[in-house]
Formats: sequence, structure tokens, C-alpha cells
Amino acid sequence: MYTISEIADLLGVSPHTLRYYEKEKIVVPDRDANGNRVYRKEHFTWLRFVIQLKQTQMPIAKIRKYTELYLEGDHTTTARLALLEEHQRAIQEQLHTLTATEKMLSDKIESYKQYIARMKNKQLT
Amino acid sequence: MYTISEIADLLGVSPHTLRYYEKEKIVVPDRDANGNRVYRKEHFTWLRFVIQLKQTQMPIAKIRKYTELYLEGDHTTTARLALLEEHQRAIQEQLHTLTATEKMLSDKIESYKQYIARMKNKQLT
DNA sequence: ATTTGACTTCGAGTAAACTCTAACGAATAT
DNA sequence: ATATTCGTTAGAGTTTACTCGAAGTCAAAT
Repeated sequence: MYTISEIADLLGVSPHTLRYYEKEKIVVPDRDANGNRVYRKEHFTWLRFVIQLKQTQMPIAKIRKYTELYLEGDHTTTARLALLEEHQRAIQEQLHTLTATEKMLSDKIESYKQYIARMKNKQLT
Repeated sequence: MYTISEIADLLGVSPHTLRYYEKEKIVVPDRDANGNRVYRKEHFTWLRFVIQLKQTQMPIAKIRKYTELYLEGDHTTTARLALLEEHQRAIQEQLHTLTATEKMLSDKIESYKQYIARMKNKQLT
């Protein structure tokens, strides 16, 4: 049982963001007698999942789609599977690009270091 | 020597985007007698580099910063190196997150597949 | 001579994902 | 009893990176 700011702290997001996710119907918490939001373990788990998808560039709209399918029940498993596989492919492409760029950068960084070392030497002579 | 639409085609971006990059002082092409943009080999090379940084989530502002330093000349090599190293770290973090998420997803995908297979079996009985 | 097509500028418009503001209510602290 | 703290809402504002539209120029094709 968490308040909005507690769960925000736990997840490293702002309460504003959590209200936004609620408006987008991605995670709709319970309410207490005063109308305050109450997040439970399952909300926490779902939010953690959502944030992980977000960190890997899945757009909010697709996350909402997946959430809708999940809430619709068992007959949407095939659709959900397709969505996850699509995102898996997106991730694999990103891994590709990032790996290539990392190589390019470490080469460039190496050249820069050598250039700087050469300049330092010159100064000492 | 390329026109704006030629280089846009070569790089897979729109002429609009190239004009925007010029406004942001990331790549400023030459002009011909009619005032039309003329991109040369070096502009192409720089744009390809910029696009690769963009694909790995470097914000336009940082790309512009790097470009400025580059244009300022040799005495900015240390600053440029620092910038590249910072982005390299960002990439390594992304690789981490993506790898972890890819594992998470392939597990989830596996469960979904098994669940669907189980349902199919049931139907056959 | 005029139409076509590609270019130009400047400024406005768009989409995504927040992020903030203002005005209010309830519970706790002094 | 009052001040503070934390929550609420609806709606407006912000940032990033484009993306588009309108009005105009210029050279080549018909």
C-alpha cells in the first residue's frame, strides 16, 4: 500500500508523471476514503514493467495498447505476443545501432587521446 | 556536390530536416549563385556522423555543442573528447538496459508461446 | 511565352511526454 | 485554533525535434 509520492520515490518518477499515466489509462490505482490514490503491489509491478518498456523507447501509445489487451483478458494473448515480438525486434535494431556507434566512438576517442598526447609531448620538447 | 533533395535522399531524411539542422547550426552548406544550398562531401560526412549520434539518443543541443567546439579549432580537443566520452557512457548504459529488457522480453514471449500452445492442445482434445 | 519543378524564406503548426499552476480539501503538528 | 503538509482536479504551458504552408524566385522544357 503506497501513496503517490511513495511509489514515485520507489520508481524514480514524479507524482505528476504517475497522474499522467493514470490519465493515459496505463496504471489506474485504487482510491481511499478521502479520494487519495492508493497504489498496491500489482500497480508497482506493472509500473516497473512500463518504465522498462519506456526506457527502451516503446511509445506510451503502444504501452497503453498492450495494457488494454491485458485488461481485456485471455483471448488477447496472441495479439499481446505479437506486440511484444515487435518490440523485441525494435530492441534488437537498437542494439545493433548502439553497438556500431559505440565502436565508432571508441575509435574516435582513441584518436583524440593520441592527438592530445602528441601535443603534450611537443610542449615538453 | 549535392542539392538539398539529393543529400536528403542519400541520408534518408527530409529536406525540411536539413534546413532545420542548418538553422540549428549543425550543418551549414554552401550556396550557389542562385542562393540554393550546395552540400559537399564534407557536409555529407558530417551529416552521417550527426545522424548516427541522433540514432543513439544524443540530443540536438549536444550535437550542436560538439559542432561548435569542432569549428573553434584545435584548442577544443580536450572538451570534445570529454563530450564523446560522456556519450559513450550514455550508450553503454543504454546497451545495459536494452540487453536486460531483451532478456525479460524473450522470457515473457516464451511463456506466451507456451500458453498459446497449451490452449491449442486443449481445443484439440 | 508560359508552364513546370525545384528551390528559397519565415513563421506557424504538430506530436509526444511530460511538467506545472491554481484553487481547493483533509489530516497532522504546534 | 491555526499553520503546515500532502493530497486532489482541470487545464495550461514547456521542450524537443521536426514538419508544414504560403508566397516568392529561378531555370529549363514545351
